[in-house]
Amino acid sequence: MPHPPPSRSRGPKPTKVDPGQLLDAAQAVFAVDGLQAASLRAIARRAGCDPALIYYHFDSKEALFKALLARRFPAILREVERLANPEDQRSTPIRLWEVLLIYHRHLKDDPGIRSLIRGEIVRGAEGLTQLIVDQIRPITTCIRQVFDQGIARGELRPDLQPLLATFFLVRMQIEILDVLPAVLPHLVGLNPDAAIATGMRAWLDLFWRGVALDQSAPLPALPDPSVENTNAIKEIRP
Amino acid sequence: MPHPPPSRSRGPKPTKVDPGQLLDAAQAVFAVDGLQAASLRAIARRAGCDPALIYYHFDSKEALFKALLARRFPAILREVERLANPEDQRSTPIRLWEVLLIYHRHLKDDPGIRSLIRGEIVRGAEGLTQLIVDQIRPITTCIRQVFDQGIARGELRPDLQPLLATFFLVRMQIEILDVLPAVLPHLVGLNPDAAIATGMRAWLDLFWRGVALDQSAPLPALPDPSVENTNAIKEIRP
DNA sequence: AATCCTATTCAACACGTGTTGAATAGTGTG
DNA sequence: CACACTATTCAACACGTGTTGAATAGGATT
Repeated sequence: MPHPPPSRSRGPKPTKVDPGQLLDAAQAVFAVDGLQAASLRAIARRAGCDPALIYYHFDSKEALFKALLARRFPAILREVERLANPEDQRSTPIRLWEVLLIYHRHLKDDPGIRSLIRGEIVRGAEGLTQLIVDQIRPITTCIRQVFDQGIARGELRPDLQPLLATFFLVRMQIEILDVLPAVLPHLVGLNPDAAIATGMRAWLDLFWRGVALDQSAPLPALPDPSVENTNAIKEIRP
Repeated sequence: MPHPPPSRSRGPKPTKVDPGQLLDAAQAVFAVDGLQAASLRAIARRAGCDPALIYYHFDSKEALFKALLARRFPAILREVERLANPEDQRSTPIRLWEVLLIYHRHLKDDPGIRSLIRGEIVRGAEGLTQLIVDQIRPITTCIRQVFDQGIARGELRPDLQPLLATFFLVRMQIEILDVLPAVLPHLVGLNPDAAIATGMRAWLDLFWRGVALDQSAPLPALPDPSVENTNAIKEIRP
């Protein structure tokens, strides 16, 4: 159906939908539908403009998506870089918990980016994958350094494979963000946020026992993950 | 483009594409493209028939997919049920390894089903999700029993949460099947199969240290995952 | 006032999709 | 042979998609 007349089309405003707002709308729609299923018309509808306007600001749907990634990943990288500073003297479990918190903060409210990262990596759509790899690799490299430092400090098993350890830690965190809030509430009486918090704690507990050199050393007290809610998309379905 | 004439359309054969062959073709196409992106025309092309024939055997695309699930999951359940038999006296790590092997055998060559399980669960498409949950829950329940038995036998930490332990074990195995063969070959000199085998071993090693009561007990020798190749789809792209 | 430029919309194209109704080939049965 | 029945194809519909070219509104500049 074309625009119902109540909507005030043909806006009398001089300039009212900048690329930033388009990216916001795109992020919200990609988040729900994924890259392939999300339509430019849906994005435009959400931004309150015509689909053709997207082509004024971006070259294509793919370019729009790339711009989205380029806007999001550097913030994550910056935090992880600070964390990987070798002069950071906090204990390794605390730093690993910090990794989980960073992922939680930045990806919790954006299942679209999570599924896209994943889907495109698995499927191997050439251009996109290369871009994603370019954005992700520096991040995982930093995390890997935390493992290296933990081994050097004698807190982690020396036979640990930092590459795989990074993979296990991060991938399961994404799984926790993705699947636990959808599944756990059906099985036990938890709301989605509590499911994530419980899952994160249980996961680091198990992971830590797996990687620690001194396995009798218990996990220190961990701060609460559910407070900090930056980057949240307010409403998912409009 | 419509059928090029070289293809022998209008076959003189009496009955030559049964529902089973359609399911085979559907599985292969879903495996590459996923539920949403896979087209009935692609499935029909692979099966060597007209798209309309699909509607003679199945009510809709969704019904075709449901039939696919119904054909695949019971086989997994049967194996896992046998594994969860409380009279199985093998050690718990061996049985957990067996869980990984079962998933490896049945899901290794079918990224479509993995991504579908995952995607539909996360997205919450009502009908499909319910069906998937109905098929999956009995499987995870059996695995959970293995954990319960391990705790009762004093091989696992008594404070273990079997539900989350099951989630961690299985989800990471799916991640290993999905992501490692796509990523690891780029980082280290491994072929995809070796990446999976290495990842599985490293994962159980870490997981076992996390869940075991006696953490000094090492992992026993594990059989090789890469030999047994049932249910393999021979060629992915035709 | 005339011109230029940027932001925006409109209408359309070419295509791929799931789906359907009518038609047809081929076999088994009366 | 004629009939019924099953398996199969053909052609089409209605729709949603990414994309584009022409047109236009509105302010800034000359």
